[in-house]
Amino acid sequence: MGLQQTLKALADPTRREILNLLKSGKKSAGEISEHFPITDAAISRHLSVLKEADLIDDTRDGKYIFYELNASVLEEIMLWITDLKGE
Amino acid sequence: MGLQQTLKALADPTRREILNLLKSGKKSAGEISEHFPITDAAISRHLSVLKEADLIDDTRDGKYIFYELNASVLEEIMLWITDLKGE
DNA sequence: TTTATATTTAACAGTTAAGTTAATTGTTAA
DNA sequence: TTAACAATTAACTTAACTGTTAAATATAAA
Repeated sequence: MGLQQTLKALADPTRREILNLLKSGKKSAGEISEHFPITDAAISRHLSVLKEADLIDDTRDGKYIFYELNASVLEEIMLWITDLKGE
Repeated sequence: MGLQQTLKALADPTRREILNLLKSGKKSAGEISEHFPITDAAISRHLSVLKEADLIDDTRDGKYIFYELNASVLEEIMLWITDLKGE
């Protein structure tokens, strides 16, 4: 889905905040969840949207699942904007 | 509202396409509408969302209202992405 | 093998968003 | 001043989104 999916994922403040948190490195779903006033289930859904959009990667380590930022797809947005501005 | 409003406005493919159309210069609501398979009313609503987000400006000239791209607010997204990527 | 912990998935409620048709506003021209 | 045109706003419908609670899955520890 590309650009569409990326922008939709970014159009939610909680999801952007999750990405910001992950700037400082891998974190488990629980650690991420602690930073927000909503349920683990809601965060889990946000994480799955971000993963679908390829903005994060996940790895299970024992009973924890760690999430990691993948900023590479943001390049597409940069290009779209640059093009719009007429480089 | 800033970034939130901008990203929300961009998270719709019709609105992005409108911005693309406006790359080639001012266009009236009717001219814009011709490019899409939805009603004038729907386009009008999209235009108002884009205007609220400050992504376009409008000027009335007689019975026509012309819309013009304002790409300046996109800078904020660029900065957010750059920051996310670290530096 | 049972129990506890971490996380996700399912089912549901409330809210927001995008589209439609119909009515309204603003402007020009007859 | 009335008719026609351009565009927006209103009322409504349907679909999608975000959150909740409860149930399910996966792993670790007792």
